[in-house]
Amino acid sequence: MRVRFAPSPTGFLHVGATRTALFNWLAARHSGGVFILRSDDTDQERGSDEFYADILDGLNWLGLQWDEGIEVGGPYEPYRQSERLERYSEVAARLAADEKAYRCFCTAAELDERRKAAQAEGRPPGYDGRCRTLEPSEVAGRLEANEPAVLRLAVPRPGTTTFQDVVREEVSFDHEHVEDFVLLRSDGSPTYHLASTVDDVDFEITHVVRGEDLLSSTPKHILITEAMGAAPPAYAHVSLLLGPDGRKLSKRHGDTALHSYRNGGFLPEAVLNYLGLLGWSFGDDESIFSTAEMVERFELDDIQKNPAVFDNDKLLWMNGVYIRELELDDFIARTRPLVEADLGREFTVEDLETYRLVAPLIQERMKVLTEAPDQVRFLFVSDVAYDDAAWKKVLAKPEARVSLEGALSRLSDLGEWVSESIEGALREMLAELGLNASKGLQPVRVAITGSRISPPLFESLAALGKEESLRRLRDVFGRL
RNA sequence: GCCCCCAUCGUCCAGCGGCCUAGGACGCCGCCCUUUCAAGGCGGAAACGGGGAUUCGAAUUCCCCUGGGGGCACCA
Repeated sequence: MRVRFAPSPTGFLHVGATRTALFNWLAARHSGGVFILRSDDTDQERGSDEFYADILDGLNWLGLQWDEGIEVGGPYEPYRQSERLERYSEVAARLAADEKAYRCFCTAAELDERRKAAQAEGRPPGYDGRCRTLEPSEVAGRLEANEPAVLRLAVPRPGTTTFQDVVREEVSFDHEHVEDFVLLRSDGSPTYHLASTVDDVDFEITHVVRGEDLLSSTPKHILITEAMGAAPPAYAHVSLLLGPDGRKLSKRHGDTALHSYRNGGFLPEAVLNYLGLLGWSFGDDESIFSTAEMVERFELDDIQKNPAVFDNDKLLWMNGVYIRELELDDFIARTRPLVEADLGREFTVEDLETYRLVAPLIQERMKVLTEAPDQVRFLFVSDVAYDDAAWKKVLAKPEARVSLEGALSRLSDLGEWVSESIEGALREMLAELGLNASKGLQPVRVAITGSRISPPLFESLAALGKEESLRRLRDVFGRL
């Protein structure tokens, strides 16, 4: 099995395209085949190096290693269409010579007008084929006179193209609805249909796994392949990813670029797992599974036919699951840079010790890694930012003074500053003052962390250290 | 307008003629745990779009309707 992912560097790597890449990769790995990465960069206008790099970065981040293709090379290089232009011209010339393609001199304006007229009359809007019957001598003459011309495929008429799609089974198109489409533009450059198809033939692709948006272009690709005298590959058209509104997922739905998930604190394993669940399932009612397990079970023909809505909440949940599964050291290694960036400084040895104490606590309560700074900031800054609402709802209450005073006296006398002893001291305080845990402890939490929401209190105090904890309690008490 | 594809809880999947009074996951609701927030545990509400046909029997097969999606470029 030889499959390919052939993005066009005209935009950032999109999650929908990423899922297509994943399915290609899975199919290759499952079958022991070859996964090829090709760059469909015939569009000089919109393509850019930035997009190209973004695509490579994204695939690398996810670990979707390709065996052959751009950057890594291979027996069929080059794998960038912009470097294969001669080959497309060669194929086009050959098709023209074999009379499987012909020159068309119709101008864009003429075509547009006829298309509109056809549509208005309810006829298929495609090219009407009028240049197909031009005399060879006339064609030669107009070419000689440098009249602009495109090359079109002479689609067999009447006719039908039928193929067995791996996910959709039999699909059929009457050629009445397949126009004599353009192979070569008037400047001699190849269209997507030509370039992509020639590459699939040349690279000996066995299975074309791509988005459903290309389903209706497939007869064109099969026709080109046959005109080249080659056998078409198997096609597997994967349904599209939809936004919450049920429309094709696009920029308008917000973060659709893969890199925004990476930057947003998502783990590659979680993204892979989630994407794998969109249109495919592990079976056994399991929704959490490793990439290796996916490879073991993946089959192209198990892919779901209907489009899937991308559910951010479920991805978020899943990412939380993966975060909790991280080894502590790994978790620290991934979140430390985020915290340091937030603080605007690197961790000191003491900072790292402090962070090691709270890391396991925050690890349990995060959905994305980028939440880390907010959760631990109070430990590393000297001027805590007090949340207005928290101050009003907790510290402004009469019992706050009582509880802070009690905590202050109990904690000042504490010898060993660890969470167990701190808890013991504060519980004694609660009993003595007759306060319940909520009333008695929340003021301490707010005084220490600045917020009503924080990691567990006793551990937080332990991590903060005795001196600084007492300083904050005293400071807040003084301000009441 | 024309062509193609699709159709199970709000969402993602399971189901491939009887095991279905339709199962799991996210989300939602309730309870428990609990110093907050999470996490975790337990429970709950929630779907086979409609109509025909085949069959002893249809979520599962066929047809029509409806609905949704995609495509109709000298873009990819």
